[in-house]
Amino acid sequence: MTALDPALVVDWFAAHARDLPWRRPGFSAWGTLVSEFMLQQTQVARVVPILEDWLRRWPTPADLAAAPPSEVLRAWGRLGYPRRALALHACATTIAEQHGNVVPEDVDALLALPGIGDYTARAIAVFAHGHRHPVVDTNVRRVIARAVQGVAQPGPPNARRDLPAMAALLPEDLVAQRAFNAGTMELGAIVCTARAPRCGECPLADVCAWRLAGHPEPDGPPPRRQARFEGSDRQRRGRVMAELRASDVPVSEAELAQVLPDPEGRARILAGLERDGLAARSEGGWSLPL
DNA sequence: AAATCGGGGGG
DNA sequence: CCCCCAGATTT
Repeated sequence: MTALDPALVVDWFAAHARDLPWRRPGFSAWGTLVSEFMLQQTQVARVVPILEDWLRRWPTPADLAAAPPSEVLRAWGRLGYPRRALALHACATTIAEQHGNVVPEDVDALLALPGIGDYTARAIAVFAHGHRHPVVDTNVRRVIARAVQGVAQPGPPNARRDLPAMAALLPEDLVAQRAFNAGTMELGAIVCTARAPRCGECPLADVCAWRLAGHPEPDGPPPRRQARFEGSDRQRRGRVMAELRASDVPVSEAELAQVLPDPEGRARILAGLERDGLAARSEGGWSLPL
């Protein structure tokens, strides 16, 4: 494994970074936190418009904390995984009440907040506050797997290995490490993509261990195939949530039956949503939680 | 370690 | 059609 000159990534990023809201000068730490919640498993292009509406409406944690969950879930719209919206709301409440309405800077303090894990905590510490930490998302894991380890795909996510691997590459300089973190992510997002990497446009092409080895195929057992979405409980949950978001009054069991005809499946889905705090029984039917 | 959790983009 | 996506949490 060669060292991999961080300047290759930093210089490429300076020239090719996409113009995204969270890269605007003066973008708030709160805005960065909100963007990171929305970006957990949802693509950039879908996040941007919702994020801008969201920050206009709730410019600080206390503003969001004061809103009812029903409105938070409506504003979340179709971003997916609506439990993230509830976690973000809870996160805002904790920041408003326990951190003086200021987004914490320490990774440990961030990790203690709901909905924030290894990636998000470090992303906020680095991008919102300029601290030095390895930021490892799926893009970074893929770039390291290829450029450094010489394999087509990273192994399963494991912070015990992934964080030190990125830390070993991270420049000491505070400005450079931030650009290296962001640049490595960006490289994985738009050049070193999972499906069809654009090695011809890659600043690491000449030093990439995977390319130099002749792009060997993935080894080991193939990953378990993702379950079908069509006909899944996830699709059913999504349909119920869409109905609840669209109605100002409780949605009757009969109305829900038009979306989920099977009584047994309907009961299972509603019980799950209720347990997750995403739906509430009310007089005459089901509603978003107030 | 594996399952669960939405919904859509793009090869 | 199928894989992938700026992951976190629970089992």
